[in-house]
Amino acid sequence: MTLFIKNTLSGKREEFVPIDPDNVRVYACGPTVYNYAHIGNARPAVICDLLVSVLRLLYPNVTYVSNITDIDDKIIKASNESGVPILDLTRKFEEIYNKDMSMLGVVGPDIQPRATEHIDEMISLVKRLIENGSAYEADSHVLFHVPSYSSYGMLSKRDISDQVAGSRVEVESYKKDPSDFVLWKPSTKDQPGWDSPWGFGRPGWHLECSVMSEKSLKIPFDLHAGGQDLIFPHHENEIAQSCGSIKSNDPSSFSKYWMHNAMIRMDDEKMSKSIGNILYVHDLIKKFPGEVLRLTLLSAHYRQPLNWTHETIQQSRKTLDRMYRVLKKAESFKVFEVSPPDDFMSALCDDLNTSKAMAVINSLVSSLSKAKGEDAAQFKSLLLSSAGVLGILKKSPDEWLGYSESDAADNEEIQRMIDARDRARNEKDFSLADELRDKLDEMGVEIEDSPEGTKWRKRQ
RNA sequence: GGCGUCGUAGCCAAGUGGUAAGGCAGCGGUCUGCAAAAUCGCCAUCACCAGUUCGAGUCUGGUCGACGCCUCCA
Repeated sequence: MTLFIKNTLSGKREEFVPIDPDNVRVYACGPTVYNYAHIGNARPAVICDLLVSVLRLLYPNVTYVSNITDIDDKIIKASNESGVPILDLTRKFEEIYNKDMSMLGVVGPDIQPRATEHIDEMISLVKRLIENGSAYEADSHVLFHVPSYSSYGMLSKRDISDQVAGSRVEVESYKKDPSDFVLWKPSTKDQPGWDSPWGFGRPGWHLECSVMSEKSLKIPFDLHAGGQDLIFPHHENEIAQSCGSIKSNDPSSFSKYWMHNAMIRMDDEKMSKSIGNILYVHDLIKKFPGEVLRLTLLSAHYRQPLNWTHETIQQSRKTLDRMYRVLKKAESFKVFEVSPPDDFMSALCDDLNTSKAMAVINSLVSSLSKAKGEDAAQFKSLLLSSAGVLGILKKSPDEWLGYSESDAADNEEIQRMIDARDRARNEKDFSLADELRDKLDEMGVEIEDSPEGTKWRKRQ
């Protein structure tokens, strides 16, 4: 099956043709670790995770790299404000990030390089750029000279000349061109820094991704992913640096394809500190199962803005509840190894059309619900293998539905009430039975009468 | 001001020229003592206008509206 993706570089939907089919290489910009990851940070991680799992079904080898940016002015600021040493701070949030993402079912990259462990490589990249005339030293800074790279603006589709004119950025006097950007900047004694040919200093933004992608994947690699807000200037500058270092004016000599996910909105508002509507994965995960959050993130196409509301989360929860209920019913059927159905895969291969893929899953769920015997085993297997690609339905139905809640003291009480209700029903004392059901309902216990007896679960 | 994206039912959301997927909610039926669950059925002409075409949600132009980037940002 052929994968098609919308390539930001061309602006078109393109067939994905790997540079080396024996090793597909993907890079995604990882987090700057100075705080908890918010739900917006999780979107690219989940999308990329899905992309990689699709690629793995199509190609024998996939190398997925996503970095940790652990040197940055925001980190310095956070460290100063909290009094926590930089290394402690960055390691702490790196660990939390990885844990939070794994709660969302993210498998994670094969390689997760840290910026601070690639300073030597950064310095040598800067050296190369100076030597070949792409960069220059000025006022203790090293700057990339944008006019030296003629394809600048190709990714973001902007013309720098009219960008700068309307821009509100103050142009530093030492810049040869207003659009030149920093590769290396000086650090004071109390700022983190490294010795370099240009003095004690630290790397500018952008540099780490160029260096770490080249080191771990070699350039050109196949695909670079990230949020839409990174297109400019971050990714544009990465291209300029990396292509500049080999004096190529073809942006695809860095990465052949570029994928960008749209932003998440909070109740139709931009997520921002000033509005105070930032939702951290760390907190969300306490309120909602990871699969609910993951499914919500996958409920809209990755290039569409996703409006994060209580309602959309509840919908995902209901969807999963139904799926697990059907799986519970089909518990006795053996699952065997199957590939996901073609219509499911072709949906995902169509630029990760998760909505369409979910439609296939829904139809498998309803087929399973109605099926008997061998058919049921077949549908169940197809359902679980498809859901596996999306990273959902990984729990046992009992665990999900809460049938096996082991809050012993509570359970005994609930069971006693259910038994009493059953007795009342047998004696046709329906008003007592209903009264008991209402009481249970108030306690957050949902009951279902079935031929096998009365089942109950705690409402989530 | 420049560049880009988007506007599909009450809500979420697919649809890259051939006659509107899927889900949630709602309504009606079956099942149930009643519920719940399950199951069956019903529920849109695609912001607006003008074009291209045998045919347009899908292409072109315009209008209105929403949003993103241009400055740290997934």
